[in-house]
Amino acid sequence: MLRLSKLTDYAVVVLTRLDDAAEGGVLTAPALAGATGLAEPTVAKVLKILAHAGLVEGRRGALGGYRLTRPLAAIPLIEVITAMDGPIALTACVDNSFGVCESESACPVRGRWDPVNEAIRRALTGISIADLAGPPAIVPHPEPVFPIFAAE
Amino acid sequence: MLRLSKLTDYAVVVLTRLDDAAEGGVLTAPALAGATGLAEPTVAKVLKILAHAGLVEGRRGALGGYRLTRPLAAIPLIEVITAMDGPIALTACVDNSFGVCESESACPVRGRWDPVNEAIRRALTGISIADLAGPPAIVPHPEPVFPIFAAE
DNA sequence: TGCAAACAGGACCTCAAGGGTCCGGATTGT
DNA sequence: ACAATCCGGACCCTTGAGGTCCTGTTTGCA
Repeated sequence: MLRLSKLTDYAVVVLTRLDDAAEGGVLTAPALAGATGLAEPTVAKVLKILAHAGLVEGRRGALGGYRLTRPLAAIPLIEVITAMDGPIALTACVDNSFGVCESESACPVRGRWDPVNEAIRRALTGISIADLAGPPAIVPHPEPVFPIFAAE
Repeated sequence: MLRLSKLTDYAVVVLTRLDDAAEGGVLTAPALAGATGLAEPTVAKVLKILAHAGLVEGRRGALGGYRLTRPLAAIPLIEVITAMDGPIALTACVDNSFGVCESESACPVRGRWDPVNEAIRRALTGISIADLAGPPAIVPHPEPVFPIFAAE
């Protein structure tokens, strides 16, 4: 269904909440769980992944918590998706680090998905988390408009 | 991983093969299976779905088979993806026909994914199957690849 | 007319990966 | 010393993709 994981969805929610309340300060995982309505262990998991990707910073100890390392506007959506779901790769054939494909000799689209991935990657790079959580304005389309063939 | 299903990948391969060999004629599912190297039941399944979507036409009987209803250049990639994987929807919250969301009141990105879906949809509409299978760039057999890293 | 080839439409089973939880360890302020 | 908090895993469990197979129905040919 060309969907991304729920964790990614949660990540956006958590990041947004983190931006709302943390003016230079920190928020604990339990506090974020309460603010978002998500389960505490799940929020903790999301935060750990985000911290590993460098999008948030964790501080341990009694007065610990998490804070954003950058403003939301400086975080492109693709970074969150990559952090949570791994790199964009529509098919298994796209990565170069693989050598086995039974249909390799007969496959006419070998390596052909790359431009597609690139197109999606580009579209996702132009959208920041701030755009998703932002003011009730229309999110702009930084993407060059393609000739529409058949909308659905 | 923001991936689409293997069936979609197979569909592109099958459509391409169908275009190669069928000059107004038809190809049987077993023949396509042989030409693509895929398993026969799988190819049959793909063809049935494509036929249901109107991308190919099946003819029954002794001299039956499948043929394209349109040239590959007239089939945008998104149509194949939609046929195989269902409509583009990054998260469950995007469709309007939804009523249950525990975090609804606290969710700051409610309905915010739509522009993202739209951006991807637009990027995918501009690419046709012919672009994927296209003749120009010869699909290279680049560097022999070794599974050094058990990719993630 | 009977048989074989091929599509049509399901039902069914298997299995990997996401989704979620929990635990022990390390760190830091009071 | 103690409590709060992050850190890094291990662990189970459900879901849905992936794949196979079976039973019609249609069509051409001997």
